[in-house]
Amino acid sequence: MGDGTPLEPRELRAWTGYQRMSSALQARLQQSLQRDSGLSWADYEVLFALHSSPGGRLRSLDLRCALGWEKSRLSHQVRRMAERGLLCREPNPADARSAVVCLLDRGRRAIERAAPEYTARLRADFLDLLTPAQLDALAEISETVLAHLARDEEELADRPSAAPDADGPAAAR
Amino acid sequence: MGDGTPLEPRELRAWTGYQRMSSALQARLQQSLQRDSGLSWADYEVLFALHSSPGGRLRSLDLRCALGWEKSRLSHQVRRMAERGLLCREPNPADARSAVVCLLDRGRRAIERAAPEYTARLRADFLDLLTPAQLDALAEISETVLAHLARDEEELADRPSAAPDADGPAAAR
DNA sequence: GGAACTTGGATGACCCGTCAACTACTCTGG
DNA sequence: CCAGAGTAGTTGACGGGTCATCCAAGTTCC
Repeated sequence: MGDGTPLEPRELRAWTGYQRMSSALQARLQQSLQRDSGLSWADYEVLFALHSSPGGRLRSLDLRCALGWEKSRLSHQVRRMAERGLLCREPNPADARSAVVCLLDRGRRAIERAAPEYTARLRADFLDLLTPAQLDALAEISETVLAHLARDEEELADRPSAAPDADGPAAAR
Repeated sequence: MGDGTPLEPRELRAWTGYQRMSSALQARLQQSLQRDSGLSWADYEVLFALHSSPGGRLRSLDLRCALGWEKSRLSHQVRRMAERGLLCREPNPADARSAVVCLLDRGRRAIERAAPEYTARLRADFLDLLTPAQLDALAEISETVLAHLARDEEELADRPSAAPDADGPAAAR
């Protein structure tokens, strides 16, 4: 699984660089979104997903898949956004367990106003700085890592049980 | 500053890929760190920085620079970690405003136990999946973006004032 | 020396996200 | 039909992070 010796120069450069870029970029985008539109990144993603869906309606489950979020995260987020009048929850006649989230006017206006600015910022602070080759390289890296993580998660889920403790926390070393 | 039209396929692929990788990787690393060592990523970074410093002591300010954190963030984090007995704050005789953060035994043990496992995970879930060329490409991308963000921030700080509202939140579109 | 400014840090309020229950509905096999 | 298993979502507690504000100690300049 990779050894635990300290990182080599090449690894270190890539990792610290990536890490710093990642947090700086995230902070920057979140700030401008909040400042310019009064939306958090989480708000934006939810609104964007809803807005891209016909009728601005989406089952909670589909929304969760689209965003790749945990269910409690979505639940909290939707509650907060509903309190602000950006969207609302409706029961789903087809399956009483699930619910449908739907965009309200206020939410639609918010996303339609925020999207161009956000996209422009994303380009200015990130996409436009990179060559097409770099964009492709980044996409490939991401896909490689995501494929690995997904495969890994699958294995973790398949494992009947027991395993979680096999080489657990305070194990000998 | 980059326009606000929707993302092109190449941009979209790079951006969504990057974004998903970024959050998935972060989640994964944080989870295993928490599970295996009872440390959050923030804990880890603080302890690691302190541990890399001679005597396990660092002025708050230096620690903040090393981590690239906001001052209130470090303040909260240090308080929480002090409550858990991982480190402690001491006054700095040279400048009564500032403080020195120093690693306690409990903290030293924690980081020494966590580091190899964390590094191994980082390799297994990220570094080892990429070719040397990809590592270099990622480093270059990161450095490009970071340089841009840093330059940008500088400009923002230099601007006498006024600007923050120039093309403000609810501006016409 | 003292007013004005700067700097290092602490604090409280508030949002975000995770985890661990818990509820309520649906499905499946006897 | 009913017991159990699985699924969708909610909730509360808690750690994490940001922002605005405050405070105390230094610095500058007259």
